[in-house]
Amino acid sequence: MQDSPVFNYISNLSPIEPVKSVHLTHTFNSYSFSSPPSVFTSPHGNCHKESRFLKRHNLLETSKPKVWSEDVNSVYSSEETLADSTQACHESSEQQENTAQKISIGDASIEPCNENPNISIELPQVLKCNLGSPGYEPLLCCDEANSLLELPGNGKPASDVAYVPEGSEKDSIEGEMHLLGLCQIEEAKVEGPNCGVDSLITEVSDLLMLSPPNVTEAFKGLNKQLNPSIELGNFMTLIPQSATNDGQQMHIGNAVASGSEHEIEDHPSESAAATGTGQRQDNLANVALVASHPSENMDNKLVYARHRGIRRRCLDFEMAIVQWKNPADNSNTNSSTAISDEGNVGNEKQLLPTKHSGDSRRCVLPGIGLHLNALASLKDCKNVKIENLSSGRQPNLHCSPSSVQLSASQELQLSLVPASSEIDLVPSENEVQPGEDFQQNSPKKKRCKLEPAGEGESCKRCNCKKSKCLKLYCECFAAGVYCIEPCACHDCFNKPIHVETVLQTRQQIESRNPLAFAPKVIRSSDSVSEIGDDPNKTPASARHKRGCNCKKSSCLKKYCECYQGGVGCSISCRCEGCKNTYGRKDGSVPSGLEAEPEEETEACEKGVVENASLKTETKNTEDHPDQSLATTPLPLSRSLLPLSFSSKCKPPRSSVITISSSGLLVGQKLGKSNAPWSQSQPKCEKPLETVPDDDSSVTCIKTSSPNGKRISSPNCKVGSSPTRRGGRKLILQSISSFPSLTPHH
DNA sequence: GAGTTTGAAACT
DNA sequence: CAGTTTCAAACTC
Repeated sequence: MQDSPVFNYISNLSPIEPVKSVHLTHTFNSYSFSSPPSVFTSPHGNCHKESRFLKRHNLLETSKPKVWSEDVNSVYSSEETLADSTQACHESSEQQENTAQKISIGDASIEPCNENPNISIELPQVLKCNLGSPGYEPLLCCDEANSLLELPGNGKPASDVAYVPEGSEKDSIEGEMHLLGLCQIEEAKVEGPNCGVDSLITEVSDLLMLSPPNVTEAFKGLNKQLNPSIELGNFMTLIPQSATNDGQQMHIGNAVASGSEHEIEDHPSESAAATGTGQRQDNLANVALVASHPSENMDNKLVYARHRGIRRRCLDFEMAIVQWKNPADNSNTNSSTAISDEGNVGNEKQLLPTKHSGDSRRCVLPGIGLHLNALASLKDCKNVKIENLSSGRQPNLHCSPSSVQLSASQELQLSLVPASSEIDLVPSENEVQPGEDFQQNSPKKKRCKLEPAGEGESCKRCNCKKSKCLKLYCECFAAGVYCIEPCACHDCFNKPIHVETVLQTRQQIESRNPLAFAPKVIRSSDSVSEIGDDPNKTPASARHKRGCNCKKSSCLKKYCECYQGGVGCSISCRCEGCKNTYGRKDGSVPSGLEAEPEEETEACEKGVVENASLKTETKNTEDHPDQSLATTPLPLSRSLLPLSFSSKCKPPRSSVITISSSGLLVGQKLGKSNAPWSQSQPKCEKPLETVPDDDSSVTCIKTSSPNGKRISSPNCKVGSSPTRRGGRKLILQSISSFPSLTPHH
């Protein structure tokens, strides 16, 4: 190859590139996590991760299908292509469009041939790391988190910016699209304008790089002045243009190409217009915004930037609510009012793209980062109003609350959700806005019991008195989320302002028990395969990570973590007098399964998250639950925390998720298992694995334990949850298979 | 809402 | 690793 003219040409290219590479590297490094699981290292993991992202996109899209114009097709197609390529990893319900462009995931070398080959390699890894661990790695994350927090109004740290010199042929040269996804979640303390509440901001940045469809074109571009350098503020990703300069650019998320960033931010309206040009709602949505640059001709250029640039923030529930309350305003105004924006996140507002993007953002950004609590809230809200939603007005660009705040893992799950479901998610105007509920909730309210149905649980907040919310006693902390206003905790340190403390503590706990933040209930991917489409089946492998130790509750109360998680007890349990309705330790299935709470079945928020994370992680976990640990600490929690969300991302593993269209995709706290009984959450959990389409189907979900015991899920109750009703069952395979440690190539 | 029960988490 | 203590959720009244 060295002898080839092309190579020479590239080699002769300006030295500029190293800089770029440096930036990129730097950026990625920032994302790197202190102790990524071995899994993360594997290239396969990338694939999975990417797939996740893709799905996220899908989710977003689904959530906001209408926003996108057809113009975006190229981009969209690109992603789809990616999705396709990644499909090995997971199945997506997405439609696949014809795409001229070829996208390779995972292999990408971000930089052109000239550049350090290492980069290409590194990026994928980075992705892995980042993506891999939704949870946060305190150490690694800290920096970013801090930086993020500190971000000026621009919110784009120079360090983060990936700079690509103009005319860098390399980019153009790349014939493949490289998709890199970085997810970072940060928390920021934000006060909602209305709420004045600390909000958790989760930032997920994904970096996607797309290269021109084919090298040939790229070369053309080389001769020409290829794309101008693209600067991505924090997040920017460069995308080489096609041979023609006029290629259209697509901006996804925050990414700005060719300095368009400012334009977008500064002129949201423009971007909005651009988006208005027509974009497909398809998979890209997720992030956000895919906006064609209005000013530019849209041809080949694709700019896919999602890096830090795209910040997704998990706003506190309240924040979300605020937006919810004013969805119309937002939509109408076209303001990109991301939740954060509205939330008065001064710094981050900037990040918000144009309306278009803004819209997407709204949907996307909020969705991306999810504060577990927020999720819970959202869940609750959603759950509460889910029905309403279904009846509700059409999906606007506005993100439904659910869409709004999603953790990465959640996103993944969301992505799974069919577009149709989106509609459901969209709150109706008439609907009671969940936000209201939350807002109404006084911080003091420990728990949202707004909804008797059990959705109140989704609102769970901690009530810690002595632990300072820095121990696993604290549900918030255990879930990897910051405490928020609704919490009734005292002397709480589990707040963004104490991020360092939180991270340190977390790290400490993890050092003691790597699985401490891992989901307590593990469902193996295998189970998925077992289940297949049969809603009645639940993964046999589903079980509590460590097993319970109940003495007096007979595993029939939520004291029992197994029961709480909606799973049967297993041999690993040391319980006495086990009568777990989901499955007894001895493997017998209690006849009383029916007793299960009604609401369980509904949503699966929790379950979703968990599942997602688990799924990604777990394949191994089934057989080797402990292993999963290494790979996946808390997906959700991490995502929630400022930390690098990827750190805990579990290595992608094959996983299948079933989601009800009702869509409560939003997962709640990971830490908590999917308890069927838990109204809001529990519903989710089960749904994930087995989401009954109809009540009847739901009625009995059986899970076989590893031991072969069959467990009927609490869901058995029919019709208990409204959410279920409309629920459509989706089985998604987020990840084809557990990534091998060996390099993907 | 206060008090009790429970079992996980933390500690020794 | 076992026993004890601490803790906060779950539960009861």
